[in-house]
Amino acid sequence: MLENSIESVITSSLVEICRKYGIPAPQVVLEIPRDKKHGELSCNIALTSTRQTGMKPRDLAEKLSTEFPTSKDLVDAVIVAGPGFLNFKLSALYFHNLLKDIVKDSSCFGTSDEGSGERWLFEFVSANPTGPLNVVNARAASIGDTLVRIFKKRGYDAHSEFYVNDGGNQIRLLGASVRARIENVEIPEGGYHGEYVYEYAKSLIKNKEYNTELNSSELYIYNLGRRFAQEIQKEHKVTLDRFRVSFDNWFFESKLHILRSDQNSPVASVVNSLQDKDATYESDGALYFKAGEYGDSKDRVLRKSHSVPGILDEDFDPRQIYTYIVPDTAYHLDKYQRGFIKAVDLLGPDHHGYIISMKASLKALEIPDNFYHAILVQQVNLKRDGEEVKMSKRAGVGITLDDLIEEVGVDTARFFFLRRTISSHLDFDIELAKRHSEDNPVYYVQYAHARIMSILRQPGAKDFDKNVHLECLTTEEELDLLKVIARFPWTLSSIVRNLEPHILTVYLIELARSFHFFYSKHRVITDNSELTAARLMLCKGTANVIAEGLSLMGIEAPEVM
RNA sequence: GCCCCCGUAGCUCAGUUGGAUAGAGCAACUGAUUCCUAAUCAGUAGGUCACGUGUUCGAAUCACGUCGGGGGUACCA
Repeated sequence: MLENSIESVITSSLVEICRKYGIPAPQVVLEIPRDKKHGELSCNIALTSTRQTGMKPRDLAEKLSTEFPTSKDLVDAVIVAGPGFLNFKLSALYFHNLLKDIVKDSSCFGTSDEGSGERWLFEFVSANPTGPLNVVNARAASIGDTLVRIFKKRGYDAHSEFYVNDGGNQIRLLGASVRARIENVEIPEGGYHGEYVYEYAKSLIKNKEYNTELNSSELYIYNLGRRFAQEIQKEHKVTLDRFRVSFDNWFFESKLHILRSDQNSPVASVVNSLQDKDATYESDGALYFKAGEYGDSKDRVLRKSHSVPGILDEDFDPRQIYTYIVPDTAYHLDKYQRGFIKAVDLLGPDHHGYIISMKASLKALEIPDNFYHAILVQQVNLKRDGEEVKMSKRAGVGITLDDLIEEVGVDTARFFFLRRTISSHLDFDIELAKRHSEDNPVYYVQYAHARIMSILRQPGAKDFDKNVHLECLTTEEELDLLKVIARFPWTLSSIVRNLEPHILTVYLIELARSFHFFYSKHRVITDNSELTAARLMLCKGTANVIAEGLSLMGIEAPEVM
């Protein structure tokens, strides 16, 4: 079953009627009323279009409602309410058919082709390979991975990518930090103090992989950094696999500096293109990009006036010549040339100045404005029983993603990271998350699933899917549960529209609540075999939606708890 | 200075491109288990949606301003 959403069916009927009254189609939008007394769907078109029609909202609503085609398997009734809302009451048959479909094939429920195969690229985490992944990376990983899964389900050709900054000054500093550890001298300013650097240094000595002859050579130090960075990057992949996040592609920055057949590197050709478009000028020995003309607050340096003194030259590492703007622009140009129509970047909270610069350079290269979409993933305040835990990768004190997985587990961590809107600062209390208690919503949702599985294991639970009379489901609790289930596709669609996966956690908690409530009021397995069959199907449908929803977040749905 | 995010119940937060009587969880208090998992459920209580002005049929939501909290403002990436 490919869901041809009820909303689109209702909307198109409504649009047709509205056309008679001169109301343009895009204005017809359905929403789910907060209060269930107002039906399952509602439309405020009569209120919003008073100007175009010159009619009183109430009068227009009456006309629309009488002209709307009702049917037994879709919309039972259209009711005019309040100042002029159109409330749609969906038929029992609609819900029954829906439930049967869900039980037959759970993975299809919520699947849609609304994305029309659009190619979207989600870039996230993209942590520098200079230290272990931290909690902000973990938050971005949870969000990005979940978005990709949901976008795929909604018919987008969605891809995930990790951008690896495998060069530049930071890599040199990483090498210098390793050397400092081995030589037991002071770690350079801006270097890396973490324990992992020390561990790596020790392993080099142990395996006799450190050359004391060459150790003062800048080239040697740089390569030391590169080698270590490669190790760290592999560790990132291992950690992310543990976190159930896999990337379709790992894009290495170094690739952008390699000469192509036209004897230009992607980086160099970005500079050339900008120069061709007269978007640059020289000043004080540096090459500037006229970012100010493209929306940035000021012009930006593209090519530095000098490389880091006495250290590296362009042949050795081109990143000593160009600022980050050049390779990053080349990278996004590459995304565009690969045929993506949208590049979504999940960035850390310290990157917001960067967004305007990036938009400016892409604009100068005549890439459409809406191609690049940056989302700032706000910071994570890690706590332990209410006390702040400070994070600092470079200082080497702090909690890594590996620590977090170890302590609270993947399911809990992912759920917590997905609970809040992306733009809000997130408090993550490790001790709270560890508690297997009512504080912890992951267990609440998972428990609902396990409970259903337990019911389905009962001896009386066999053959529930034959000759089902879903009309037996008549109590308020049963009908409410059914309606919550039916909202799943709408929930996913809303996540796609808003790029906000937390909506799914809110939904699943509500679904679990509806189930627990139903469960506490009614027995599923009773003497009445028809009723039992209908309730078993309702349970199975609920379990399927919970499992599918959790799986979209990379979280397991346990059979037993 | 400029830019971004946030401000909703004691705490942590939802609030569906502006909609109908602003909602959950935790904490507090009261109650529910002879019966499919009590990791559950029910009830009570808790609000000047930071503040002000504006926009309109209608504002927690939009605009402007003020206050408060956090972050950012590199020839680092």
